[in-house]
Amino acid sequence: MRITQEADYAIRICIVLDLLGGKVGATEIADKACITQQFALKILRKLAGEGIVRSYKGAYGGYELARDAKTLTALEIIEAIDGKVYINKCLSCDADCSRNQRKSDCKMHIAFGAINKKLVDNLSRINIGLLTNDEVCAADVVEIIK
Amino acid sequence: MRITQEADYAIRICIVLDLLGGKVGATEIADKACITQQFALKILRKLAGEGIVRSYKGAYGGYELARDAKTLTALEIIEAIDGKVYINKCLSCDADCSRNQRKSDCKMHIAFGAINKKLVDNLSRINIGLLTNDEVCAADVVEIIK
DNA sequence: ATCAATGTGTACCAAAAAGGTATACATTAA
DNA sequence: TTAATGTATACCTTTTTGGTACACATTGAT
Repeated sequence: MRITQEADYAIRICIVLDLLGGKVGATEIADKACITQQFALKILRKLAGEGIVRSYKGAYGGYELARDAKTLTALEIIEAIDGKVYINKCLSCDADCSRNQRKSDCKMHIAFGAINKKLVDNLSRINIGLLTNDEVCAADVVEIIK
Repeated sequence: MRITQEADYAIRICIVLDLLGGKVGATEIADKACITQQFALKILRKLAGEGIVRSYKGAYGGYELARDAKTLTALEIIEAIDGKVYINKCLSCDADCSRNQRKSDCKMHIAFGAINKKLVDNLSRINIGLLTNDEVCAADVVEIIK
Protein backbone atom coordinates (compact mmCIF):
# COMPACT_ATOMS: atom_id res chain seq x y z
CA MET A 1 0.00 0.00 0.00
CA ARG A 2 2.49 2.56 -1.16
CA ILE A 3 2.95 5.19 -3.83
CA THR A 4 5.98 4.30 -5.93
CA GLN A 5 9.39 5.92 -5.54
CA GLU A 6 8.88 7.29 -9.01
CA ALA A 7 5.75 9.19 -7.95
CA ASP A 8 7.54 10.40 -4.84
CA TYR A 9 10.40 11.68 -7.01
CA ALA A 10 7.90 13.29 -9.36
CA ILE A 11 6.51 15.37 -6.51
CA ARG A 12 10.01 16.36 -5.43
CA ILE A 13 10.81 17.34 -9.01
CA CYS A 14 7.75 19.59 -9.12
CA ILE A 15 8.84 21.15 -5.83
CA VAL A 16 12.29 21.81 -7.29
CA LEU A 17 10.79 23.33 -10.42
CA ASP A 18 8.57 25.62 -8.37
CA LEU A 19 11.39 26.68 -6.06
CA LEU A 20 13.81 27.44 -8.89
CA GLY A 21 11.17 28.94 -11.18
CA GLY A 22 11.45 29.27 -14.94
CA LYS A 23 13.18 26.83 -17.26
CA VAL A 24 15.50 24.30 -15.61
CA GLY A 25 17.63 21.62 -17.30
CA ALA A 26 17.28 17.93 -16.48
CA THR A 27 20.80 17.80 -15.10
CA GLU A 28 20.09 20.45 -12.50
CA ILE A 29 16.68 18.97 -11.67
CA ALA A 30 18.21 15.52 -11.16
CA ASP A 31 20.94 16.99 -9.01
CA LYS A 32 18.56 18.99 -6.80
CA ALA A 33 16.13 16.08 -6.47
CA CYS A 34 18.97 13.62 -5.77
CA ILE A 35 18.16 11.14 -8.53
CA THR A 36 20.00 10.06 -11.68
CA GLN A 37 19.57 12.17 -14.76
CA GLN A 38 18.24 9.26 -16.82
CA PHE A 39 15.55 8.48 -14.27
CA ALA A 40 14.65 12.16 -13.93
CA LEU A 41 14.27 12.35 -17.72
CA LYS A 42 11.91 9.39 -17.70
CA ILE A 43 9.76 10.98 -14.99
CA LEU A 44 9.85 14.40 -16.69
CA ARG A 45 8.68 12.82 -19.93
CA LYS A 46 5.62 11.39 -18.15
CA LEU A 47 4.92 14.70 -16.44
CA ALA A 48 5.23 16.52 -19.77
CA GLY A 49 2.88 14.01 -21.38
CA GLU A 50 0.27 14.73 -18.70
CA GLY A 51 0.62 18.48 -19.08
CA ILE A 52 2.13 18.97 -15.65
CA VAL A 53 5.43 20.36 -16.95
CA ARG A 54 6.31 22.06 -20.21
CA SER A 55 9.46 20.95 -22.01
CA TYR A 56 11.79 22.93 -24.24
CA LYS A 57 13.92 20.98 -26.66
CA GLY A 58 17.36 21.67 -28.03
CA ALA A 59 20.33 23.55 -26.67
CA TYR A 60 19.44 25.62 -23.59
CA GLY A 61 16.24 23.59 -23.34
CA GLY A 62 14.73 22.41 -20.08
CA TYR A 63 11.51 22.07 -18.15
CA GLU A 64 9.18 24.32 -16.20
CA LEU A 65 5.91 23.82 -14.34
CA ALA A 66 3.07 24.09 -16.83
CA ARG A 67 0.61 24.84 -14.06
CA ASP A 68 0.15 27.17 -11.14
CA ALA A 69 1.82 25.44 -8.20
CA LYS A 70 -1.12 26.36 -5.96
CA THR A 71 -3.51 24.23 -8.01
CA LEU A 72 -1.14 21.40 -8.88
CA THR A 73 -2.03 18.61 -6.46
CA ALA A 74 -0.13 15.63 -5.13
CA LEU A 75 -2.97 13.46 -6.43
CA GLU A 76 -2.50 14.66 -10.00
CA ILE A 77 1.23 14.03 -9.90
CA ILE A 78 0.84 10.59 -8.35
CA GLU A 79 -1.81 9.62 -10.89
CA ALA A 80 0.32 10.93 -13.76
CA ILE A 81 3.03 8.45 -12.75
CA ASP A 82 1.26 5.51 -11.10
CA GLY A 83 -2.22 5.70 -12.59
CA LYS A 84 -5.45 5.93 -10.59
CA VAL A 85 -5.27 5.54 -6.82
CA TYR A 86 -7.18 2.46 -5.66
CA ILE A 87 -6.44 0.89 -2.30
CA ASN A 88 -8.07 -2.36 -3.38
CA LYS A 89 -8.03 -4.12 -6.73
CA CYS A 90 -11.80 -4.68 -6.60
CA LEU A 91 -12.32 -0.91 -6.78
CA SER A 92 -10.57 -0.66 -10.12
CA CYS A 93 -12.59 -3.01 -12.29
CA ASP A 94 -16.19 -3.56 -13.19
CA ALA A 95 -16.26 -7.22 -12.29
CA ASP A 96 -18.07 -8.28 -9.16
CA CYS A 97 -15.76 -8.83 -6.21
CA SER A 98 -17.01 -12.20 -5.18
CA ARG A 99 -18.90 -15.16 -6.53
CA ASN A 100 -21.76 -14.72 -4.14
CA GLN A 101 -22.80 -11.12 -4.53
CA ARG A 102 -22.72 -8.12 -6.80
CA LYS A 103 -20.39 -5.18 -6.20
CA SER A 104 -23.29 -3.01 -5.14
CA ASP A 105 -24.17 -5.56 -2.44
CA CYS A 106 -20.62 -6.14 -1.21
CA LYS A 107 -20.12 -4.23 2.00
CA MET A 108 -16.38 -4.79 1.84
CA HIS A 109 -16.42 -3.02 -1.51
CA ILE A 110 -18.53 -0.20 -0.10
CA ALA A 111 -16.17 0.22 2.87
CA PHE A 112 -13.01 0.29 0.77
CA GLY A 113 -14.70 2.63 -1.69
CA ALA A 114 -15.47 5.11 1.07
CA ILE A 115 -11.97 4.90 2.51
CA ASN A 116 -10.45 5.28 -0.95
CA LYS A 117 -12.54 8.37 -1.58
CA LYS A 118 -11.23 10.00 1.59
CA LEU A 119 -7.67 9.15 0.64
CA VAL A 120 -8.05 10.60 -2.85
CA ASP A 121 -9.69 13.69 -1.39
CA ASN A 122 -6.81 14.21 1.02
CA LEU A 123 -4.17 13.71 -1.67
CA SER A 124 -5.92 16.38 -3.71
CA ARG A 125 -5.79 18.82 -0.78
CA ILE A 126 -2.01 18.88 -0.90
CA ASN A 127 -0.63 21.13 -3.60
CA ILE A 128 2.90 22.05 -4.59
CA GLY A 129 2.43 25.66 -3.51
CA LEU A 130 1.79 24.55 0.07
CA LEU A 131 5.03 22.60 0.09
CA THR A 132 7.19 25.36 -1.33
CA ASN A 133 5.78 28.35 0.53
CA ASP A 134 7.76 29.05 3.68
CA GLU A 135 4.86 30.94 5.17
CA VAL A 136 2.95 27.64 5.33
CA CYS A 137 4.21 25.71 8.36
CA ALA A 138 3.96 22.03 9.21
CA ALA A 139 0.94 22.57 11.45
CA ASP A 140 -0.87 24.33 8.60
CA VAL A 141 -0.29 21.33 6.35
CA VAL A 142 -1.68 18.93 8.96
CA GLU A 143 -4.74 21.20 9.37
CA ILE A 144 -5.59 20.79 5.71
CA ILE A 145 -6.06 17.03 5.97
CA LYS A 146 -9.62 16.08 6.87
CA MET B 1 -1.07 2.04 -3.82
CA ARG B 2 -2.99 -1.08 -3.13
CA ILE B 3 -3.48 -3.69 -0.44
CA THR B 4 -2.43 -7.08 -1.77
CA GLN B 5 -4.86 -9.71 -3.00
CA GLU B 6 -3.63 -11.83 -0.14
CA ALA B 7 -4.79 -9.25 2.42
CA ASP B 8 -8.09 -8.91 0.58
CA TYR B 9 -8.56 -12.69 0.74
CA ALA B 10 -7.60 -12.65 4.41
CA ILE B 11 -10.48 -10.29 5.16
CA ARG B 12 -12.87 -12.45 3.15
CA ILE B 13 -11.66 -15.50 5.05
CA CYS B 14 -12.41 -13.78 8.36
CA ILE B 15 -15.86 -12.88 7.06
CA VAL B 16 -16.45 -16.52 6.13
CA LEU B 17 -15.27 -17.69 9.55
CA ASP B 18 -17.58 -15.25 11.31
CA LEU B 19 -20.56 -16.17 9.14
CA LEU B 20 -20.10 -19.91 9.56
CA GLY B 21 -19.08 -19.70 13.21
CA GLY B 22 -17.13 -22.32 15.11
CA LYS B 23 -14.41 -24.53 13.69
CA VAL B 24 -14.17 -24.68 9.89
CA GLY B 25 -11.77 -26.73 7.76
CA ALA B 26 -9.43 -25.14 5.23
CA THR B 27 -11.17 -26.90 2.35
CA GLU B 28 -14.51 -25.31 3.16
CA ILE B 29 -12.93 -21.91 3.86
CA ALA B 30 -11.11 -21.97 0.52
CA ASP B 31 -14.27 -22.98 -1.26
CA LYS B 32 -16.43 -20.27 0.37
CA ALA B 33 -13.78 -17.59 -0.18
CA CYS B 34 -13.17 -18.73 -3.78
CA ILE B 35 -9.45 -19.33 -3.50
CA THR B 36 -7.26 -22.41 -3.75
CA GLN B 37 -6.85 -24.51 -0.65
CA GLN B 38 -3.07 -24.13 -0.68
CA PHE B 39 -3.27 -20.37 -0.81
CA ALA B 40 -5.93 -20.29 1.89
CA LEU B 41 -3.68 -22.41 4.10
CA LYS B 42 -0.83 -19.98 3.62
CA ILE B 43 -3.02 -17.04 4.62
CA LEU B 44 -4.56 -18.93 7.54
CA ARG B 45 -1.10 -19.73 8.86
CA LYS B 46 -0.23 -16.02 8.91
CA LEU B 47 -3.54 -15.16 10.58
CA ALA B 48 -2.97 -17.89 13.17
CA GLY B 49 0.54 -16.58 13.80
CA GLU B 50 -0.86 -13.12 14.49
CA GLY B 51 -3.52 -14.44 16.84
CA ILE B 52 -6.40 -13.54 14.56
CA VAL B 53 -7.58 -17.12 14.09
CA ARG B 54 -7.11 -20.19 16.25
CA SER B 55 -6.13 -23.42 14.57
CA TYR B 56 -6.91 -27.00 15.53
CA LYS B 57 -4.60 -29.69 14.22
CA GLY B 58 -5.26 -33.26 13.27
CA ALA B 59 -8.35 -35.03 11.97
CA TYR B 60 -11.50 -32.87 12.30
CA GLY B 61 -9.20 -29.91 12.82
CA GLY B 62 -9.85 -26.47 11.36
CA TYR B 63 -9.85 -22.78 12.12
CA GLU B 64 -12.05 -20.32 13.97
CA LEU B 65 -11.86 -16.61 14.70
CA ALA B 66 -9.74 -16.09 17.80
CA ARG B 67 -11.26 -12.67 18.38
CA ASP B 68 -14.64 -11.03 18.69
CA ALA B 69 -15.61 -10.06 15.13
CA LYS B 70 -16.81 -6.66 16.38
CA THR B 71 -13.32 -5.68 17.48
CA LEU B 72 -11.36 -7.38 14.72
CA THR B 73 -10.49 -4.58 12.31
CA ALA B 74 -9.60 -4.52 8.62
CA LEU B 75 -6.40 -2.73 9.59
CA GLU B 76 -5.28 -5.57 11.85
CA ILE B 77 -5.93 -8.17 9.18
CA ILE B 78 -4.18 -6.15 6.47
CA GLU B 79 -1.18 -5.54 8.70
CA ALA B 80 -1.04 -9.22 9.66
CA ILE B 81 -0.57 -10.06 5.98
CA ASP B 82 1.12 -7.05 4.35
CA GLY B 83 2.88 -5.44 7.31
CA LYS B 84 2.44 -1.83 8.42
CA VAL B 85 0.40 0.49 6.22
CA TYR B 86 2.56 3.32 4.84
CA ILE B 87 1.50 5.22 1.76
CA ASN B 88 5.04 6.46 1.22
CA LYS B 89 8.35 4.71 1.74
CA CYS B 90 9.76 7.72 3.60
CA LEU B 91 7.19 7.18 6.37
CA SER B 92 8.51 3.71 7.11
CA CYS B 93 12.13 4.35 7.93
CA ASP B 94 14.11 6.59 10.22
CA ALA B 95 16.35 8.02 7.52
CA ASP B 96 15.77 11.58 6.41
CA CYS B 97 13.75 11.82 3.20
CA SER B 98 16.01 14.17 1.35
CA ARG B 99 19.56 15.39 1.30
CA ASN B 100 18.60 18.94 2.09
CA GLN B 101 16.43 18.68 5.17
CA ARG B 102 15.54 16.54 8.11
CA LYS B 103 12.32 14.54 8.26
CA SER B 104 10.89 16.87 10.84
CA ASP B 105 11.43 19.78 8.44
CA CYS B 106 10.12 18.03 5.32
CA LYS B 107 6.61 19.25 4.62
CA MET B 108 6.06 16.48 2.11
CA HIS B 109 6.77 14.01 4.90
CA ILE B 110 4.41 15.87 7.24
CA ALA B 111 1.65 15.87 4.63
CA PHE B 112 1.95 12.17 3.80
CA GLY B 113 2.18 11.39 7.49
CA ALA B 114 -1.12 13.14 8.16
CA ILE B 115 -2.81 11.47 5.20
CA ASN B 116 -1.48 8.08 6.24
CA LYS B 117 -2.80 8.58 9.75
CA LYS B 118 -6.31 9.23 8.41
CA LEU B 119 -6.10 6.17 6.20
CA VAL B 120 -4.99 3.94 9.07
CA ASP B 121 -7.70 5.40 11.29
CA ASN B 122 -10.36 4.64 8.69
CA LEU B 123 -9.11 1.10 8.12
CA SER B 124 -9.38 0.53 11.86
CA ARG B 125 -13.00 1.74 11.86
CA ILE B 126 -14.05 -1.19 9.69
CA ASN B 127 -14.49 -4.40 11.64
CA ILE B 128 -15.59 -7.85 10.58
CA GLY B 129 -18.79 -7.62 12.59
CA LEU B 130 -19.94 -4.66 10.50
CA LEU B 131 -19.43 -6.64 7.34
CA THR B 132 -21.24 -9.76 8.48
CA ASN B 133 -24.20 -8.19 10.29
CA ASP B 134 -27.18 -7.87 7.97
CA GLU B 135 -28.66 -5.17 10.15
CA VAL B 136 -25.77 -2.91 9.15
CA CYS B 137 -26.49 -1.53 5.69
CA ALA B 138 -24.18 0.01 3.09
CA ALA B 139 -25.09 3.55 4.14
CA ASP B 140 -24.17 2.73 7.73
CA VAL B 141 -20.74 1.55 6.61
CA VAL B 142 -20.13 4.75 4.66
CA GLU B 143 -21.19 6.80 7.71
CA ILE B 144 -18.44 5.23 9.76
CA ILE B 145 -15.65 6.55 7.56
CA LYS B 146 -14.45 9.99 8.64
C1' DA C 1 26.03 25.26 -42.08
C1' DT C 2 27.79 23.20 -38.19
C1' DC C 3 28.15 21.65 -33.68
C1' DA C 4 27.34 21.14 -28.99
C1' DA C 5 23.78 20.99 -25.67
C1' DT C 6 19.86 19.61 -24.83
C1' DG C 7 15.17 16.76 -24.83
C1' DT C 8 12.65 12.17 -27.06
C1' DG C 9 11.68 7.48 -27.85
C1' DT C 10 12.44 2.92 -27.44
C1' DA C 11 14.31 -0.87 -25.79
C1' DC C 12 16.36 -3.30 -22.45
C1' DC C 13 17.74 -5.04 -17.80
C1' DA C 14 17.98 -6.72 -12.79
C1' DA C 15 15.91 -6.99 -8.41
C1' DA C 16 11.96 -7.31 -5.67
C1' DA C 17 7.25 -8.27 -4.76
C1' DA C 18 3.11 -10.70 -5.65
C1' DG C 19 0.64 -14.65 -6.25
C1' DG C 20 0.55 -19.26 -6.08
C1' DT C 21 2.04 -24.49 -5.84
C1' DA C 22 4.29 -28.79 -4.11
C1' DT C 23 5.69 -31.86 -0.91
C1' DA C 24 7.25 -33.97 3.15
C1' DC C 25 5.94 -33.99 7.80
C1' DA C 26 3.33 -33.71 12.46
C1' DT C 27 -0.86 -34.21 14.92
C1' DT C 28 -5.17 -36.05 16.28
C1' DA C 29 -10.00 -38.26 16.39
C1' DA C 30 -12.12 -42.32 15.38
C1' DT D 1 -3.49 -47.69 13.21
C1' DT D 2 -4.98 -44.76 9.82
C1' DA D 3 -7.24 -41.18 7.46
C1' DA D 4 -8.06 -36.43 7.88
C1' DT D 5 -6.43 -32.70 8.89
C1' DG D 6 -2.94 -28.57 9.89
C1' DT D 7 2.52 -27.09 9.58
C1' DA D 8 6.74 -25.90 7.55
C1' DT D 9 9.60 -25.07 4.00
C1' DA D 10 10.90 -24.58 -0.32
C1' DC D 11 10.08 -23.55 -4.78
C1' DC D 12 8.07 -21.45 -8.96
C1' DT D 13 6.18 -17.91 -12.42
C1' DT D 14 4.56 -13.47 -13.49
C1' DT D 15 4.26 -8.67 -12.72
C1' DT D 16 5.95 -4.49 -10.99
C1' DT D 17 9.50 -1.50 -9.74
C1' DG D 18 13.40 1.05 -10.42
C1' DG D 19 16.43 1.96 -13.32
C1' DT D 20 20.01 2.24 -17.62
C1' DA D 21 21.58 2.64 -22.55
C1' DC D 22 21.69 4.45 -26.78
C1' DA D 23 20.41 6.18 -31.16
C1' DC D 24 17.91 10.06 -32.61
C1' DA D 25 15.63 14.87 -33.10
C1' DT D 26 15.75 19.65 -32.08
C1' DT D 27 17.61 24.08 -31.28
C1' DG D 28 20.73 28.14 -30.03
C1' DA D 29 25.09 29.96 -30.81
C1' DT D 30 28.87 30.61 -33.81
